[in-house]
Parts: sequence; C-alpha cells; structure tokens
Amino acid sequence: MKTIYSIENLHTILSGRTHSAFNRALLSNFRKNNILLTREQWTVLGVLWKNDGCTQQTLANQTSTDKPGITRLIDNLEKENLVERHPDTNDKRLKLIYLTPKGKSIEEEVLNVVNQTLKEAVKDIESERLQIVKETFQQIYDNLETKK
Amino acid sequence: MKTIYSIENLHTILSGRTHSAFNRALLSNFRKNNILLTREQWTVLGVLWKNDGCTQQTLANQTSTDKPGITRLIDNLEKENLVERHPDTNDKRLKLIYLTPKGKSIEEEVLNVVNQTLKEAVKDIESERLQIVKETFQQIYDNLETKK
DNA sequence: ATAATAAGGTTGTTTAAACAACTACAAAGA
DNA sequence: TCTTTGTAGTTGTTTAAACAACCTTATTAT
Repeated sequence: MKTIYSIENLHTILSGRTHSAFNRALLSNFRKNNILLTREQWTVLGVLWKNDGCTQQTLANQTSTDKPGITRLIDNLEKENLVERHPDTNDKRLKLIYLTPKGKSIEEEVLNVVNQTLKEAVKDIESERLQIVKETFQQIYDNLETKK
Repeated sequence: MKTIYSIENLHTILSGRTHSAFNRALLSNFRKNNILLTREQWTVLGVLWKNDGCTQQTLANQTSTDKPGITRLIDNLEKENLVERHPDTNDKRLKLIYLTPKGKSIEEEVLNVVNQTLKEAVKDIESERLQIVKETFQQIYDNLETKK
C-alpha cells in the first residue's frame, strides 16, 4: 500500500481546523461591528437576499444544512426578527421564509464584514492557487458525496 | 474595491461543507467496521498512539480543540474504556491520559479505515494539487490566527 | 376513491465548537 | 512567608451537525 502523500497532512486539511479558524474570525468581526449573527445564520440570510420567500427545503439545499438544522436556524432568525415563516396557501406543507425589513436592512453591512474577513483569510495568496483549492475541494466533495 | 476572485466560491470552501462531508464519510466507514468513534475522538487517540500519557493540555494543543472540548472528549473516551486519567504525582494540576489495552488494540483497525476514507476523498486528484491545497490552507490558517 | 408513497417540517438525542466563569495547584515576586 | 500571577482542568450555556422518528399534506397507483 504505497502512500504518495502524507496522510496526516491530508487529515489536517479535512479535519476542519482552518474552517473553524474562519468561523471564529468571522464571528469576531461580526461582534466588532455589533452584528449578532453566526456564520450559519448569515449563510441562510445570504440565500434569502437573493431569493426571498423560498422554502425551508430550498434553504437546506443551498446551504448544505439538513432539514432539522434549517428549522432551528429559522427559529433563531425569527426570534431576532430577521425573517418570518409564511405558510404557503397552495401547498400547505410548505413554509415560505421572508426577510423582515430588519433582515433586509443589514445586508450591506453583513456582506462588508464577510468580504473583509475573506480578504483577511486569503491575504497574499495567489488567485491561481485559490482556484486550485476551490476545484480540489469541489472534487473531494463530489468524491465523498456521489458514491453514496 | 476590486474583486479578483469570487467571494462566494471562497466562502463555499471555508464554510466547511467539504469538511462536513468528510466527517460524515469517516463516521459512516467507522460504523461499517463497527468502530464507535467520532472523528474528534479518533483524532485524540491518534495523538495518544504516538505519545501515550500526555496531558490534556497537550492533547488540546495537538488537536486544535479547546480545553473544555478535551475534557468532554476524554470523558467519553473513558466511558468507552479507551483511555484513563492518571493524576500526575509531581504536579497535582496535571492529568496524564493513558490508553487502555482496548485503546491500544484498535489502532491498526482505526488507521486503516481513516486511510481508506482519505483515499476515497482524494481519488483521482494529483498530489501536486493536494500539496497546493495543503500549503494554502496552512497560510489561510496563519492569516486568521496570527493576527490576533 | 382509497391506499400507498413521497415530500416538507418539527422534535428529540448525542456530540462538538466556542466562550465565560470557576476551582485547584504551582511558580514567581515582594 | 505571603501575595500575586499563571497554568491545568472542569462546568455551564448557546449554537450547530448528524441522524432517527414523527406529523402533516401531496402525489401516485390501484
């Protein structure tokens, strides 16, 4: 069983250490700007800012969160008055999630902080290398998910 | 404010989607082999297999887990009879974590499943590109952590 | 038309991440 | 010596990940 790369280094990549660091940095930058959101909550809002009024299932698909996760994220976003659940009148199974005025109003501020944090993260890294990272991560994701 | 790469794609990388997929795949492969461990528990055991009897603080440093996290991981590993806490006689603050015979015995089996899962993950990906991913992730991690 | 199947959401449970607050002990300084 | 400071570990809380079980409503098949 020949090993052409270091398994340990690989595991370090996939273990989520850098992902956690990004999460911490983003949360810290949110707090500095008095934004009381988590990364996951922001991700949900990010979908809604482009596609207001979509279903929870759509949110689940577009954020790679499972259905129970979306239920709880929406619960918390509702408590903060950022979104509202509107039952669909045609299909009573569906709940359409709409941004409140408050939810709409924070878009620019939040995106600024997100972009700023991403810039910090990739400081001094060539875009060609980022492109390779992006493609490789997509391929790893496909390798792991499509075989099921 | 010029954007030379897609912020959205970047966020997808750093959001942890691929990391979660790897976690799921590893857990699934563990279950198929009747190994009742999580990725985090395995990571702790991985340190102990090389450095049995180290302190919880060492485990925290080497696994990028915070101290409360290690406390609970060790709690669970102790319940499964995989490790034991031994208070240090010289420095009464320290607790040295030792593998039990059971904890030692599963090393080969667990590492086989981990390696197998890593191979699935990076199937058909050139090692040069993995190297770039590794280096880039290290740099992102440094960018985010060293500025604090 | 009715039964079976599928889809959308919710609830419950375990494990982990992050952070604050705390206890116990050790080391350093006055 | 005694006080201060630092280190190691624990407990508590909120949020999220994963997964199973469940309820309700739609759709499909017979």
